[in-house]
Amino acid sequence: MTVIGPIERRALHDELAEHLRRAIVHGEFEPGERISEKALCEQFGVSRTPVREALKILSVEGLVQLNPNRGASVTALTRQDLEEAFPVMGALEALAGELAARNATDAQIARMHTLQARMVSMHKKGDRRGYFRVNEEIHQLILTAADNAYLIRLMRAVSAQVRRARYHANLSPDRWATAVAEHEQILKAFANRDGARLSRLLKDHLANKLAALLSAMEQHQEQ
Amino acid sequence: MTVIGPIERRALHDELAEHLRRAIVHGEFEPGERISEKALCEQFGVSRTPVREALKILSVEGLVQLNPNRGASVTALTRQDLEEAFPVMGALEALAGELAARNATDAQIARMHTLQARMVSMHKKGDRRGYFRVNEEIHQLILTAADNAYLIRLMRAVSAQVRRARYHANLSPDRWATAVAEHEQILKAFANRDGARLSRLLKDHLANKLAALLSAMEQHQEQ
DNA sequence: ATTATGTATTTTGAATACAAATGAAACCGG
DNA sequence: CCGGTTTCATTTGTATTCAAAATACATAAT
Repeated sequence: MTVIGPIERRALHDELAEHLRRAIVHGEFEPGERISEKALCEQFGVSRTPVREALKILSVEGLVQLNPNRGASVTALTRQDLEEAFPVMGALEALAGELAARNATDAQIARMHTLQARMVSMHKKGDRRGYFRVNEEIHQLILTAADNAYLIRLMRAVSAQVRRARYHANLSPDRWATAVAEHEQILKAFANRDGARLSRLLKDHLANKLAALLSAMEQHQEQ
Repeated sequence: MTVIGPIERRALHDELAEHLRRAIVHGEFEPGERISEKALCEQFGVSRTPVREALKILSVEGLVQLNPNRGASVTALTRQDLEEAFPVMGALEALAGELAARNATDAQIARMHTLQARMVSMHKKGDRRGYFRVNEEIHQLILTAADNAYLIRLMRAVSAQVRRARYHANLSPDRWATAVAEHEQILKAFANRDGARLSRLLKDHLANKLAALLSAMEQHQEQ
């Protein structure tokens, strides 16, 4: 049972931002789609002020684009955007790995073993959604283990873009198997606290993910 | 005479955010200082709506902290904050260097030579402010040469934190000389398009800067 | 028929107004 | 004097209103 704490009263604009963020990441808005303030107001049943504030937040995070006097639109996910975002994410994950190898607790390493096992089982079952969830948990764990609040804050915005891309392109069975294998290596480096190797693996993992995504997008376009 | 182009009309909240950002980076607000919306309104002669939107922006960028129902305050600059932010900046600069070495145009390399010469002259003259300006131009040039819009966008927020720290702690003559020497190496690696080396140099350069800053802060505290 | 121009409608931008929460001072019983 | 409660002023949060800009539409001219 959890200890009693102060009940949290979040600001409206904050909740709105979260809802929208989630919706965009989950592909409930098409990339490039216009966002009407009025529509959001009606959908959420609030006035325009908090909606506008939420849009400003998402704009800084890079999920929406604000055109003066012309409203907001969901940022596009062009090939170039991905090619630019992934190396950045890769550099940050590499740093996270380096720090995590240094700072992780034994409990965190143990948890990583658990997650890896669950990931393999999800792959065996062919449960894509479950796999994604575990995958995110693993990357989250590495970030937590890195124990750098600033890095965590920054990565949240960046990873939103990356997760968004994943929702828009299904990974091939081939790539899926490779990814699981890569994660096996990542786990080992993490358990051995081999920062340099973990760092390299994470960077490469992300680079491979980008390549897979791009080819998936390519195919999707040709349909 | 310049060609006629579209006259740019920026949004009010955007200009406000820029003013505030600059003010915070330049130390015109004490870290931790409360920011009253009303005060800003009066100072800028605008209503609260755009001010609030600007504060939301700066909050995402990490320059101000928003406490629900309790207003905004300039984020503190604790030792821990710096120790967390600098490695992140280091990783991003390293990436920028890697990309810049690959993508820089000859013109950009030429410009780097010019800037380096100017930096040395500023150092000789003992012009701190001028040195800072050139220094920022150099790092900006590397970023531009990297030619990654996503990285540029992200670094703007991060570098604001770092620049802010510099305004709060004067660097020692010793460190200054070392920094200029480091930049000499950076220039060489850049000119030779040696990405791996440039990457390492930039990361180390930032790590050294952090160390210098921390010791400067230490001394300042003891005064 | 097509382009240009003027008008209406819609949408965004900013200011004001109102409601809720916070913090501090006054008050009161012990 | 002290702890607690109760105003009350101040500040933030949200809604509403007013103004400006952009889009859509209709009309007119070539």
